Amino acid sequence: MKRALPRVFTRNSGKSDGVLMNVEDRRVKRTQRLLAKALITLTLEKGYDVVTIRDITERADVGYATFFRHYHDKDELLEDVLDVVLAEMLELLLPANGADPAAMGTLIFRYVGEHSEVCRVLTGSMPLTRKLITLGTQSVRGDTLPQAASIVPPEIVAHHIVASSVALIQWWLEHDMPYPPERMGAIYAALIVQPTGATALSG
Amino acid sequence: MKRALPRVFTRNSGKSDGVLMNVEDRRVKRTQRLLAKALITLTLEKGYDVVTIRDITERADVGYATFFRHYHDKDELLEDVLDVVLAEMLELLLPANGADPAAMGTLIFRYVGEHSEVCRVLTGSMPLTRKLITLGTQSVRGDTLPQAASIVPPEIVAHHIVASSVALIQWWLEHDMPYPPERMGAIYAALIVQPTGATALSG
Amino acid sequence: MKRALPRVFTRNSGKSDGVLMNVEDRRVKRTQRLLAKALITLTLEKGYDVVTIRDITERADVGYATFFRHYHDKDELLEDVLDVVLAEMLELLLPANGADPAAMGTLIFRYVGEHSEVCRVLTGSMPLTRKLITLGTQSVRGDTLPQAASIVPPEIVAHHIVASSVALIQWWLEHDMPYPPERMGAIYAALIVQPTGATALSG
Amino acid sequence: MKRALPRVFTRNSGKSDGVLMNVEDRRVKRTQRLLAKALITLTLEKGYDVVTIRDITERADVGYATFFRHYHDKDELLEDVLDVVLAEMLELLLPANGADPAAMGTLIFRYVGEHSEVCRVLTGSMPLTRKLITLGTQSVRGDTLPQAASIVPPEIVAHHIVASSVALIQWWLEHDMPYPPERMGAIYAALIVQPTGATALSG
DNA sequence: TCCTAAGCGAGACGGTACGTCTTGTCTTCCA
DNA sequence: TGGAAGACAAGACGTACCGTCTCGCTTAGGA
Repeated sequence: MKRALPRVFTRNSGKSDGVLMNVEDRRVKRTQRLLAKALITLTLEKGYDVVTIRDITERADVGYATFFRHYHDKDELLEDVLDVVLAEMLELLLPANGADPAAMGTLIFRYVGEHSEVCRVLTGSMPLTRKLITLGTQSVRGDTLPQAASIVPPEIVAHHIVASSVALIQWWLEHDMPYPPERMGAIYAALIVQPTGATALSG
Repeated sequence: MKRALPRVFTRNSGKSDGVLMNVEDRRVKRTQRLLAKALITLTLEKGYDVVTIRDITERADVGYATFFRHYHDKDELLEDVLDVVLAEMLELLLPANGADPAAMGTLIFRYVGEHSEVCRVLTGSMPLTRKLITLGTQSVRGDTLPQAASIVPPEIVAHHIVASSVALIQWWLEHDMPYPPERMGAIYAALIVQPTGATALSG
Repeated sequence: MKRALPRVFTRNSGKSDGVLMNVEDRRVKRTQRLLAKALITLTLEKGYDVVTIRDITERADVGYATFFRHYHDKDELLEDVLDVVLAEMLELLLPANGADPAAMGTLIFRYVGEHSEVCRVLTGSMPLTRKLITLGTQSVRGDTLPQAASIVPPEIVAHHIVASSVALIQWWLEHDMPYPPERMGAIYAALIVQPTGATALSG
Repeated sequence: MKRALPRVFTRNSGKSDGVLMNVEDRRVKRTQRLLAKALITLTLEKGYDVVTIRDITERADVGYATFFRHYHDKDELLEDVLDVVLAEMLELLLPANGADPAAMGTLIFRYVGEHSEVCRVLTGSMPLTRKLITLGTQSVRGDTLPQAASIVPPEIVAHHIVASSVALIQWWLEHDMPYPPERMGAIYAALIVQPTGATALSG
């Protein structure tokens, strides 16, 4: 971290969003939500790369300099969004862990479909997709993979599952979600999970 | 296309590179090669995004404005590089078409390993990866896919094969090629091709 | 005047500084003195223009917003300092009015020498020098100037005397006061006062 | 000088303005003239301090960044103007050197009157007035001053002459030039030059 | 032989985004 | 109740890069 002084802490005080926040924390949260929303909207309108920070702040009705109090740059803001999405997704998947792969896949695609705009943006950025895959791979590791002596090393299996899933999601979004989440869940199970013999998340 | 004036044609006169080129064509080729080389080198040094056109032209020992006589922007230059790589790869794979998937995979990974730096750059750009997958998917379509009534639509299978292969290549490059091409070819066959039952290129 | 809200009066209630001030008046005075001192110090360190209001308040150990309760901007604070200096100087000169010009000059330069830092700052600002000359000129007007029919209009004489004196002071300060006040007083008399035939202040 | 690279040389190649300039030099000159003109105009309209660099470039119909290819900041541009004015003035005064002080003064005030707007701006800036006086003082030094043993050191005489002249010019401009240049020349001679016994420029 | 045309180097320029800085307002918290 | 803390809007600053343009040089065919 090279930033020096007047920077609002993104992860403020570890307080949960609910009750124990003072006014300034709430103001900060509000500003960040406005910025995130503006970024998503604008990215869908014009494409991530051509969105200016000035665009974002104007759309969010926030001072230009204020942006830099919260984030170094556009990418950091987008990463913030990714973190939220990932947290939500994990929360969604954990209860169903170990269940039928097709059911898990359905959950995933249902969530993606409900947040298709945000996901479209997130899977359109290379560094974010990288991060997404890295984080995802860590959740698939461990004893959940078949120990059966295979030519394929386990870490490659893990990576393959996650990367293929992301690619499948990208295909689905790019083709305007031509199949319902249930069908995609089945495809996901048949095409990705089942051939590897994987069964559960490790997280 | 909005470009107006004196722009050297990237695809110059359809002439093959060999003999029938006049001097100016050769000069043009030379400049473009210098630019491409500079772009690759610099990208490996600093990362694609932070490489400026001025960087490229200085490294290539070429006038700044000259760049724009050949390409609109950095991306177009990079695309040029991708086209060359793809052409070479296809040339390499076509003779072996229909053979053992593991053998095909070995060829692919051997080529990638021999051009690892360029490939690292190419697979690091989102729009290029997109283009790569799109082009690749077209080569896998057609009657080569199993008609067996499956839950998985053929176009998804095609997309899955290509996208997963690219992801596998990315993993291999990012982890500094820990396995030899032959092993990767086997993995490719076992993890990607065999589960889908695909057998050949369509091109 | 566009200022709207709760602003402490700089000239507070017309009360003399001595006894009849309540506590808050004294607090206000104290804050203003701290601010003035900080401004002078910082100006000598870095130059007037680059001194920030935040600099001043931090040095004065006073809240940032507090500054604006007392002054619109830096210039107004500086003007406040000038007013004090001018009042002191006039107090010093009036008793000696009509006396030998060289003696008057000596008094002036002695005062300047004793407050050289403040004077250095004051004579380094164009608007303040302007104000200084304007105020000074008014004190030299009136019947004190020779009515002898001259090519030089009286108002020019008055302006000349004051402006030249200020310039002489600036020279003295910039050259680190190489001559004692007595010598400067004599120079002042010989170079500025005597040629004009002026004799006294009018105030 | 801390500026690094892409800065057009203000004093370009020592070439006189006339014939030996190539096209680029002429473009540069033109741009600089436009900027100078815009600065003067805007300063007279709104005051030097509140004039923005963007104001200047917009008025001059010049790209914003272009300003910085020529000057570090506003002050440097203004200094450029001062240099031109001083050069012109010296050219004007040198032929008449040694003549009647009143005639010299008339020349000065005639020039100032003809360029009153520029001079108004130049004499309104403290650092420029400083520079003006410093440069002027160097021209008055040397054997032109009376060696007669005086209480007043020669360097003070020189400084006094120049500073007083500048102050006189300021007075004249601020009061909208109420007397013709001839009268001001006479005043200048009577009030400033004659009392010191100075006779000529040294340059 | 000269000439003509294209590729090219050089670099001024308009435009625009960036990230930083300062100012002045406001709101909340605390003594 | 008044001052400290600090988030904020507004907007200038100086830098960096882009893409366009003009100019003048070179170099090879072709007349």
